Parts: sequence; structure tokens; C-alpha cells
Amino acid sequence: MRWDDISAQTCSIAKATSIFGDRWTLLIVRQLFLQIRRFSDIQQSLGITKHRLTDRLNRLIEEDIVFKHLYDERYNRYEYRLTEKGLDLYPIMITIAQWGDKWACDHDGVPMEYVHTECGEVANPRLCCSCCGKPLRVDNLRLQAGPGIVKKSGRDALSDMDEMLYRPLLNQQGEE
Amino acid sequence: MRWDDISAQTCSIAKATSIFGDRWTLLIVRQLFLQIRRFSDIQQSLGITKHRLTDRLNRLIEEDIVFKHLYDERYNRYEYRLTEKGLDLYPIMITIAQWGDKWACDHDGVPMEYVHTECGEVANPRLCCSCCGKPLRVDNLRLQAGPGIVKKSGRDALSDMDEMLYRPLLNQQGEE
DNA sequence: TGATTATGGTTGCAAAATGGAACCTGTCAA
DNA sequence: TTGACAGGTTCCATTTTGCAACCATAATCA
Repeated sequence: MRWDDISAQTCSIAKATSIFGDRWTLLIVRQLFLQIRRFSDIQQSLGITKHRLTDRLNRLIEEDIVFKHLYDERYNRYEYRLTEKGLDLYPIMITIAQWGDKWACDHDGVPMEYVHTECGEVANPRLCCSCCGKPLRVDNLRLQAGPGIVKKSGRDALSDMDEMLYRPLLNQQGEE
Repeated sequence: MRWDDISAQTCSIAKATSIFGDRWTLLIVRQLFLQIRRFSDIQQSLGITKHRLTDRLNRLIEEDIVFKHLYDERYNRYEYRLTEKGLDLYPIMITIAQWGDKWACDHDGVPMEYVHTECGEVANPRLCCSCCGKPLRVDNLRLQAGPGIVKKSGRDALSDMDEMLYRPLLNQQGEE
């Protein structure tokens, strides 16, 4: 299984993983959220090699997650900024940080806190239902096949990989 | 910068990334959430080599994210299941899937839907404030240094890497 | 004017991670 | 006793990464 084949899967997690499922990409995005946006600043603050950073930034630009912004015309200097698609990674960053805070934190306590500026409190961001607002957990969220899979299945267009992954969901739907 | 050095950082995202910031780990966890738990099933459904899968599963076991469960005594067969720490990755999986649904979805629509069993609706899981329940976004969430960083800074124990990352937050706090 | 510094890279090579195929080790079932 | 299956391990070629050196441009300094 080559890396390009993974991005070709229907699964949204596979597609997302094919973009930032590597050692550096998420950390680069973290820096951008923390306003560390210049090539050399990112490079030094992460300890990533220039080579790798060039490569990763170009990939992020290709994916329309990052764009180059001219911040100094005299020197012809650019900084890297998040596009809307990139800014939309914020919930992922926060959710990962929360998990790390809970399970991989040393005895000093969490490194960062999140203040919800509207209510002024230190928030514990959590996933909630867009409909009723209650917290979502593994035991009160049921997965079901969405239109993407139902349509593909209808015209027999599921890949072997999709078939293995989604067949149980499709069958379960038939039973109900 | 070696990979082990990344997990040594204070940042929760760095620590989390050091565990599942690679091509396969998140996809393996996805299979476990989808009840695909046997070695050969995971291997075939992902197209990962046995070698790599063995390696990744062992790492997940070391990290206490996965444990082996004997499901057939006669054959002495094990399956891999998520621990509490592993189940806690659910919000991350959902959040990543949501992002993929929004930004990397083909024209057929989303592959999966999430039904909140308590209200019965197809939910659009989103991050909310644990205090007031309102949705959190990049523009209404402010980061501030938490006890982990404040304490380390107090006893001069910030690594160079931490210093670069957290100094702005510490200074900003002083100004207020 | 010529040397030096800063930014933002590229190039080349060695080391580490990964993929692919073959092989191994129980255990059961025919 | 042979074959099949689950769950690996071993070996080697390929790919990705880390590291150091080099380069180009523009500004600044002596």
C-alpha cells in the first residue's frame, strides 16, 4: 500500500491522514496558529531541517491549507499563513491538545489553558451535538453510512478497501 | 531533531504527535473503533504490511492505548482493543473526520454520518465550551500559559524549545 | 568598495523508516 | 499426515528523513 493510495480512499480520516499524518505537518500548523509564521522562525523553533520544512510547506500550499503572504516588500520577504481550510484545523489541534493534556501531561500540569472570551472562563473544550448541544461520547454516537457510501454502493463503485470498511454499516442499515 | 526529542517536549500536541503522527497509527485506531480488531483483519483492511502492523500495535500497547484480549481460548487467539486512553481518542477521530468531510469529500457526499442516540438526530459534532456550552472557534478562544509552563518558567526549567514556544504567552500574561 | 550578515532556500549523501515477499510456529480439522 | 489459518519474524530493496554544506539576493557596515 503506497501513500498515494491512502489519500484515494473514501474515508475522511484516511484523506486527512494523508495530508498531516507525518511527523512534522501538525507541528508546523501548530506554529502557524501560534503566530510563528516565518520560515526561519518555524525552522528553528521546531528543529526541523530546512529541506523538510520547504517540502512540508509546499505540500500545505498545494493542499490550500497555507498561503504565502508578502510582509516586507523592501526585502521581498514572505510569511506563511493559514487559509480558511487551514484555520478550520483548529478544532483538531485543540482536541489533540486536550487528549495530550489528559494523558501525556507531566506533574506540573497542563502547559496551556483555553479561555473562552465570550464567557471569560477557562474552558474544557468538548464535542457537542449541533442539534441538542449535549456532549458526544463514544457510547452515545452511532455511525451510519452517509450518502457518499450509499450512492457508491448503489452503482457498485465501492473499492475493495471501502467495501471492507463500510459493508458492516450498509448491512446494519438494511436490517433496521 | 530526532523523533524521541519531540515526545520530550512539554507541548501536548508534540506528545500526541509523537504517538500517532505517522502514516498508520491513526488508521489502525480507526479500525479498532469500527470493531475491526483482529490482526489479519486490520492488516488486510488497511493494506499495511504485517511487519509494520506488529510494530505499531506493540507501540500502542506500550503507550497503553491498546491491549490484547483473548477471544478464543481453544485457538489461543487474541484481538486488539482500545483501553480507556485509547477510547478517549474518539473526539480526535471525529474531529478529523469532520474536517475531511468538509474539505476532502467527493461529490457523492460524506461517507459516514453521526447519529446522536440521545436526541436521535444526525449530529454535526462541534467543539463547545464546557462552561457555557457555546461553540468554540479560533476567534473566541484565547490561549494562556497554564500551570505546567508557569511552574517550569518559575524554576527556570523551560527547554530552549519550550522557551521559543511559550515565551510570548508568558510575556502577554505579565502585561495584563 | 568590499566584506559581512540575514533570509530563504537547494544539493548531496548517510541513516532511518517502510514495503514486499518469503519463511516460521503453533493449533485444529479432515 | 496433510493442509489451512492466525499471527507473527526475517531479509532485502526502496523511500523518506536528517545533517551539513552550499547558494542567491538584498541590506548593512567598516
